[in-house]
Amino acid sequence: MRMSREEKERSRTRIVDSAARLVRERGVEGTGVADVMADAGLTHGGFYRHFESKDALLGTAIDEAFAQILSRLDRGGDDQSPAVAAAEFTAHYLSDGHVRHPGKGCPVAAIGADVGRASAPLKDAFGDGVRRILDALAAGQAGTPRQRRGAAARALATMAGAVMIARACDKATAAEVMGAAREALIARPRRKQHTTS
Amino acid sequence: MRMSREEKERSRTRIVDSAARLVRERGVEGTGVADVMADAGLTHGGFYRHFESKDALLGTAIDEAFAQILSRLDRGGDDQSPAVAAAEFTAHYLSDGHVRHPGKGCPVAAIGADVGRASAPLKDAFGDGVRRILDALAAGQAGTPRQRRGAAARALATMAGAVMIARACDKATAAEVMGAAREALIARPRRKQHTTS
DNA sequence: TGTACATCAGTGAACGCGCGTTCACTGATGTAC
DNA sequence: TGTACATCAGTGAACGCGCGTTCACTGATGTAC
Repeated sequence: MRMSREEKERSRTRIVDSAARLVRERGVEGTGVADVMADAGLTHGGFYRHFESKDALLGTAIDEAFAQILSRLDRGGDDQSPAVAAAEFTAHYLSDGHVRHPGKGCPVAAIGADVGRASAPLKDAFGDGVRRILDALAAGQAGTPRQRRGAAARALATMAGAVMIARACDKATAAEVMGAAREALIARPRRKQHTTS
Repeated sequence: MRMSREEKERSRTRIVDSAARLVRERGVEGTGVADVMADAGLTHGGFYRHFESKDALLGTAIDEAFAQILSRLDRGGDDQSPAVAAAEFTAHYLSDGHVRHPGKGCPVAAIGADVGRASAPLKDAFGDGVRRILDALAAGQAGTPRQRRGAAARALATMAGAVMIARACDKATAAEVMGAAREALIARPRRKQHTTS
């Protein structure tokens, strides 16, 4: 039953992808090794050929989850300006789809509270991801470097808090909080015809 | 070994207080029935004389946790204006002490992500608490009712997100995010002598 | 008010169950010659 | 290039362990008369 090196690499990729989704859907403690392996189409016994422990897997899964959402922001390098990339990232972050599908969304909103109580390696992976988001978001802000960093940090805190609250509350409260976050962070498109009173 | 009715009531209070602290420190899944009972000075076997299930306890614990932090905001009714109460609440929320002591702090930052994946009763208790915070915070804002609600929702999202991120990251990133939230939400005290350039 | 009995708060052992991890095994892959 | 052997990815059973929950029991409290 030994698989080739490429096939092992593909297995590992599937395991990490499954873990990156499941940890955002079910949390750090709610994600089991057997669940991840089954989701990847494997049995749990082979897990330790790929990772030293559940914690090591989750660290890699957090890296992967941040990489997934950062791919939206880092596209700004070539064909988009950083400001447009940041605006599109913000609009997507505050969309109802993001609230409804944590498994494809931002780890900060999905597992931020979990990581606050987790092991040091998970916090390190999480902190790295947060810093990368702040860097990319800051590049899309206006003002001095200090103002950009501040605006980016404020935006991430507001977005992650709003999405987290929206997922934990009834629909009406969720809509209220998401709407307030959108008003604060999304520049309203100008109306075609507008007469100042 | 039967206890009097008053003593049972005291036991229940201790159980709820322990649960309200532990759930904020360890999360929904990390808080065990036996842990809570031991923390309350009891053995785990007697738990079901007080609550039907772990979930029922956690619902009550969430209510209690919100009541604890709302006592800071509701004091505004008699001797404080709502605006002062909201400002003091905000300053405390964004303090380093709050980041360091989740067990005495806001459930939104501590277990918001957990509740997003929890049972309907826990979401109901959480949603009630969020709504009560928004009501009290809105009373301290300026503007039309709609503007007040918006400012309150934006403030809660930013505060909860910032504290959650600060707990999950390294000190430098934590300080950056907390500082940005303070700048956004805390009116700076005027300097004694200030000459406009 | 006193007495006899029912109730029940709390104890500590036990129950299934699911979890992270280990292990013997299989057989295809990789490698040394 | 071909062959013999070592390696090891994946399987499925098993391991401790901790969890939520149940249970028989104790003895003080509550209650009916």
